[in-house]
Amino acid sequence: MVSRCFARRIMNNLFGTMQIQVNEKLYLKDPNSSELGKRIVQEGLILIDEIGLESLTFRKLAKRLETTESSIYRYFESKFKLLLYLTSWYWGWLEYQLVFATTNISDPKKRLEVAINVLAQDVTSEETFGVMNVALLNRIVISESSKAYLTKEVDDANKVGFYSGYKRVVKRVSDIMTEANPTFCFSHTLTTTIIEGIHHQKYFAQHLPSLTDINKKSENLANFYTQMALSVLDK
Amino acid sequence: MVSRCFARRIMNNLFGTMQIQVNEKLYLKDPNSSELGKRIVQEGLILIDEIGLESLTFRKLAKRLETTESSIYRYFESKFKLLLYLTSWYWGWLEYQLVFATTNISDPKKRLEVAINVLAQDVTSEETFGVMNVALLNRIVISESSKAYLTKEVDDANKVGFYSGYKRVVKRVSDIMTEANPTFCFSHTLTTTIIEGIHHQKYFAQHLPSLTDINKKSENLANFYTQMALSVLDK
DNA sequence: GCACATTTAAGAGTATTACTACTAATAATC
DNA sequence: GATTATTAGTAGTAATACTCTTAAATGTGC
Repeated sequence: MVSRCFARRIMNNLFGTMQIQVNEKLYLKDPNSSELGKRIVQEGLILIDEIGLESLTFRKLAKRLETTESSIYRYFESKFKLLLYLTSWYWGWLEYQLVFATTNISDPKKRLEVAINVLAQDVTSEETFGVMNVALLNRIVISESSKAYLTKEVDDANKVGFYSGYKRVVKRVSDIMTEANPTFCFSHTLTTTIIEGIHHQKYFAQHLPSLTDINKKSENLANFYTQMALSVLDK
Repeated sequence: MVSRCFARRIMNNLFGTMQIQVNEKLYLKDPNSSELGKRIVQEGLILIDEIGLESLTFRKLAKRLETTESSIYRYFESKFKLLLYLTSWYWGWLEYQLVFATTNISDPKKRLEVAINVLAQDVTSEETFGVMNVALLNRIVISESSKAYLTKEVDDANKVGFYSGYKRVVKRVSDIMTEANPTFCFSHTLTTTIIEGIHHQKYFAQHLPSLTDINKKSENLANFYTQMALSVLDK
């Protein structure tokens, strides 16, 4: 536990000097380049968490920021792009978490277990990373991120690379699986099944408990999917 | 193959005299009670498939039906309720498919395999059931159904039973798993992981192929999830 | 066959939302 | 200190979500 806290501190220091990169086409003006931009992202996160993406309007966000709609439109073309910005940032952040957590573990099966633990981790405690409240962001990713690709614009968005962050995370986990069992040829399917599964189970635990066996604390979640992955890879 | 076609014919005849029931609170006026109501559902399906739920408006639907917005509002309170109506109907239909396909199979593992095949089936060929174009409906369920519960209204909707159709399907599959292995205590989690997984993999195969190992014909899909379920249950 | 009640759909509106063009204020550079 | 960019605010328009009222059609009893 001590070593983990130590690692976290080192990471935070490291992170203090670096930034998560997101696709530049996601914004009209870099939200990190101004005070207002940062507040748009910060408060946007809070407002989406409070009222949901459907009810979010730039007018409401503007009111909260004591600015105007048009000022927000200078940064983001639409609330859809804002969502894509937030989720892309999340996948970038998660990739770092994955890399740090899995380096120096030689056994691929152990590495897979650690990776799934990172995917299923509860980002509690008002953990922040720059302007990003990661705990809030994690909640939004669970309930809203699939709307980022379940849209008629998916093919255009894919072409310009809006999903590359998610793809990189999937590739990393998928590569660990292939290392654990080189003959296994469903590593991408298994990885996305686990990632989306984790999101769904956490959501169901909160809102539709009869659809899951996981409790609100999601205690067995990582365990279940680790066991699942290992059994499938063993076959 | 002959016997399967025969079974399908018997089912269709049976279905001809019966109706899929959906929660009455989902509509203001039963769409089955009038010509316009039926056309709203029928063309609503087509329009959602064409332009997506986000772009659907009752005005556009009204234009297509050569009627007015307010007439549509007499049947459905909102497009969200229309989506819930459509998805509820789908789960009702799927439950029948499940029941017919799995009766008279004594081995629970075999029954589970058949059930997963039903869940993963490709509803092609302009298969219709009353006014419902099931092939279209299946496509919409894949890309839009999760929006029916990924909403801030989820708890209210759940209280009045809007998700009971989905829950019944999950319970049926889950019960088969428990029969196959009575000590297994993650049957709901495994079932929803498979159902949502099937939807995601089919969607990814069409739009984000690097996130899946399934091809556009989804040939190995049922196989993969059957193997997965059996390995997890065997542990 | 006609009065009356009910059902059905259309018309006409309001409030909100998404988005844009233009203008004023501020900061940066020469 | 003048000029030029940058930034944010004002004031719109068009589309959307939703409601209230009215007209037409249908059905029912006598």
